[in-house]
Amino acid sequence: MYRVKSESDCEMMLQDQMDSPVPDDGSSGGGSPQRGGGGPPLKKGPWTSAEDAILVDYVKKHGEGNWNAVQKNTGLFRCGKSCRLRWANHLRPNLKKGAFTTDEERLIIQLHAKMGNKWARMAAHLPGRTDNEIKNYWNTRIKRCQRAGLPIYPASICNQSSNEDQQVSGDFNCGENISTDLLNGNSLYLPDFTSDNFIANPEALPYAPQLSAVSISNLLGQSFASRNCSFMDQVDQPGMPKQSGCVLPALSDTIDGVLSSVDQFSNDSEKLKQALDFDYLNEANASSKSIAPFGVALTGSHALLNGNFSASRPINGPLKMELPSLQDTESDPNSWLKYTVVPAMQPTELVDPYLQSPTATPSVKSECASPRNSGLLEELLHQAQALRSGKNQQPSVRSSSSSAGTPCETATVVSPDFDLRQEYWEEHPSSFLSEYARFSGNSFTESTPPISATSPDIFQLSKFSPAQSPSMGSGEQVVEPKYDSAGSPHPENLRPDALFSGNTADPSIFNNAIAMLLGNDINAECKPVLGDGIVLDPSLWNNMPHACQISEFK
DNA sequence: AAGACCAGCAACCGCCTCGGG
DNA sequence: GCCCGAGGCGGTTGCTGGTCT
Repeated sequence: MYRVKSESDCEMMLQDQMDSPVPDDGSSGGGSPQRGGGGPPLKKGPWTSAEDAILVDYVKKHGEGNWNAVQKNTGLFRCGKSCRLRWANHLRPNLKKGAFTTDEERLIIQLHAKMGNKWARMAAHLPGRTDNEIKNYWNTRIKRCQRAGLPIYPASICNQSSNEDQQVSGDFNCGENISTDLLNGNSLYLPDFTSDNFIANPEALPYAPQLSAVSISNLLGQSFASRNCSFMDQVDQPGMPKQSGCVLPALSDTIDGVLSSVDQFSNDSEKLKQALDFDYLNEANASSKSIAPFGVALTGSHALLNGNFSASRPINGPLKMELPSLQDTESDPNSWLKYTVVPAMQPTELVDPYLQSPTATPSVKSECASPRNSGLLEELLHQAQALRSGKNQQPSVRSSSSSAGTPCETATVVSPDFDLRQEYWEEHPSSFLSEYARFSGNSFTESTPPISATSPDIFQLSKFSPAQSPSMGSGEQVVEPKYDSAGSPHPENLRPDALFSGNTADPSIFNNAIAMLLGNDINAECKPVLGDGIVLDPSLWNNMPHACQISEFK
């Protein structure tokens, strides 16, 4: 903010301006100074009270409009645009000053959910408030939410928005309403990793619900800047295998996300077509923002609506996702990640120039890549979809982050008492943010204990014989795992399909293995999916040749 | 106490739309 | 139909004051 030091300074500046044919240009702000028809350069920078008085006087006499005439008629060395802005934002009567009230805040959130960054339209619904004010408020709010790891849109807002969209979709005549599908309240608390996962989860694309262009662009724009979350925040946790700690939760997360999406789309394939044809193409053609592929993918993640979509690192400039060196697959040929991003084209065969290209696919990887495109996951998802289409039961995606032991736990914004905070958050968004920032040290993540303390060592899986499997029948054959000369498990043993070696082909063994691999959460919550009747083809692991050759086990 | 950092906000810039000539 | 100017809009910049270290 340009603040004038004192009234006397103001007067002096104005006097200087009047006296001198070349007034002080304010020295602030860049760009080429506009000139008034060959006259002296126009002044920039803060307005003085004297200038304000001149402008107010002019408007009183001549009314608003014809702003370029202000300079001619008053001697103000300000361009018309500057005058208009000053009048609109500061001088016009009935302007409300001071902080936004709680009601206003809620209204802004609601309006933004409907309109996106249409500040002027939003201002029309907030008497006395200017678009600039709202914009500044929102931008500040975004930052605070991101720091606190909070959803940008409280669930109640989204639900309300959703309902209103259905009832009065033409209310604001913007045609940019967030998809109702995306506004399911219970989906709003997906932890960040869900969206992370979706970034690099082409398989999820077919189930992506429809999301309007504004929703994608605005929300992504906001959310990409989020520094909240990250798998990579944890990979350095002592005792955690670097890559593996990431991969498996992502797998479970992927399942969650897809199941959720399948719920929405299993009965409406036409909707899918519309979503892909309309949303992406519309966005890609009409906008240079080039985020549509993510947008389409992300629409499968309700976390998007929370503004909790986040890359694990801030993304600056064009949307660009780069792996930290830690996950540079070039440096670690055994990394599972190397095989997680086989550049299989997304269903729509759409490639965003910023985000991905067939030749630069690794740069698109989520930092918590899952073995997508490996075949196994694809199959798993496919089967999950089939199963889900027959059941209308949605697993709790929230709890996947609240159970102890999920390696991606710290990525979530959900904590056991989140519901309580949620109430307060919805009622007093600003107070909540400040209070939470104060108590939390700005981040849920930072207060979350290391995973290694609570998570079961899923990589001990290979040390289990099937007989040790809790659900293993007594008559089933025990397959002894292989160990190397040092007594370490042979990498081959780490493959779930190792459990199928020998004559045993009991699918339950494999399912249990998957459940173990996915951790407690998925084991408990996706039991209907993984536990009952799904037979995963173990040969699919062959598509991930080095999947289990994690360096820690060499 | 001083410097660093950050949040808030006013103002600027560039692009777009619209209307008049 | 084209050109041009005015106004509107959204994104960005950069200054100020408060807080933290």
